[in-house]
Amino acid sequence: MQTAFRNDIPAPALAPALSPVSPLLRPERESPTLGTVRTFTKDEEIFMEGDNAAFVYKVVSGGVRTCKLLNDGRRQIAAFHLLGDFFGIEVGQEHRFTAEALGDCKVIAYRRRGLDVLSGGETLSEQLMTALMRALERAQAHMLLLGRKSAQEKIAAFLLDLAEREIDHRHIELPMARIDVADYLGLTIETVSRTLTQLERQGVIAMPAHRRSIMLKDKAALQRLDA
Amino acid sequence: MQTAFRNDIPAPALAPALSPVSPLLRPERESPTLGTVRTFTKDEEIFMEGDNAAFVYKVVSGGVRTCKLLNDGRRQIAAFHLLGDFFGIEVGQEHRFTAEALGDCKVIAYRRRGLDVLSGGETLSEQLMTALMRALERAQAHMLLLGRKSAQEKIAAFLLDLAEREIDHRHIELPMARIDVADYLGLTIETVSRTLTQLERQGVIAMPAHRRSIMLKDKAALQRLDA
DNA sequence: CGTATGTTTGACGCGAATCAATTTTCGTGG
DNA sequence: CCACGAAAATTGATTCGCGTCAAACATACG
Repeated sequence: MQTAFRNDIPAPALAPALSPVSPLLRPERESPTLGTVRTFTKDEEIFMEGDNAAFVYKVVSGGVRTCKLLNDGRRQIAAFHLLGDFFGIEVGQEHRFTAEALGDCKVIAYRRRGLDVLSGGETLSEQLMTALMRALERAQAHMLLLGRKSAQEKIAAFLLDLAEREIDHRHIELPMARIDVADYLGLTIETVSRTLTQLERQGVIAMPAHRRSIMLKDKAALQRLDA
Repeated sequence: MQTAFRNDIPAPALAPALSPVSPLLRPERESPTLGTVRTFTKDEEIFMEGDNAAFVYKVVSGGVRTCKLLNDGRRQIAAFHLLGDFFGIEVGQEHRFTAEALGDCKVIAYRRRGLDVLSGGETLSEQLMTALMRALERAQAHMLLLGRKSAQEKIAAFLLDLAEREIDHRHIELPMARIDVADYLGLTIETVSRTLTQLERQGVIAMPAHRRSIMLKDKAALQRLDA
């Protein structure tokens, strides 16, 4: 299905000096060429999760995989990038996933600039660009959840994520029904319900009678579950 | 985890008339206000997959779910959007997923302009914006695959997707190993291998001895499998 | 109240994972 | 070119997590 960042357009033309380039991602100006070609061999790492995201990449030959890992080694590949595809675009300072060569391959690395402009953009289009990248980060994290996590791990991650958005980080008011939780986590309502009562019996969470709010009694336990 | 398009920034300030707004997504200029508030009740549809993507939305109160459906009703929610989150950003003319209210809620609708500028942008930043949105679309489709499809359906979708990228749309040269396919589709190598030989026995595909290339003998059968 | 809707609980079955073994492919050096 | 060992892919037997089916229970609402 997905080989993201698909893009058949040839290497970008040099923008006229005063063209309205978005401040978010600007080509290197000092360099007469817009990017540097780099070569990799099979399974070689192009960048790792946590690396400084100084470059944006485009595949020239061969293929690349971008993936996320759980601490026990389970892996979810978010996308394959083939000829012409971009990868490594980030909202923040660092890469949120690892990129490795599928086989021998060549990529162009474009230097990024003005990254910090991203936080707190004021125009609608800047906000949208930021929202878009955040959404993509979240989508990648969610793919890891959907593809590689157990029911317990999914629920734990979900609760921790929701709690982050509450004023009191230990108390959740669920704004959605069980069926929505199930369809979000790739489970059934029965499994969602069973897993919640299981966590309740273990004393990790507590739920009042109407079951629409959840108290996180043992956040550390949830974090342990969230592989 | 994921409640995509997270954005705590207040409503965007009106950009100065000549600020370098990206041509991709531009606020309505004719209107003195930047958006229109709309109210929805529980399960009410905000927009549907296929609708014209004339607006971009932001949650003001309550919550929204964006989801994709398979023809038999299986559903995958890509994200929940709560206070301050944007949703409905699209690369093309139409929405790629459905948005519905989780409960009573209010959203601001920002009118979009200059959408067609998207195709064939020439500067690097325009290409990146396009790549970013394409990647998000693909990530959403992949979430549906990971969360709701069977092994056969996953493999079928994967083969059809790869075939699209080949010169001959009926012949695939796999650039990656089985383990990569497995980690992309949320399966094990054993299941990938078994499913491929199963499809081969059914006469849907054919593989030579070295098993690195695949001929699609019955594309229609694959499309039927790809729910 | 009574009906509809949402949630929980239980019994059972199936699809995919796990465990294990074999076969094939491929890289390396004789 | 062939022999060897390592890595990749396939195949089989078995297990198990989660889905399915079904029913009871709770909550919301007219």
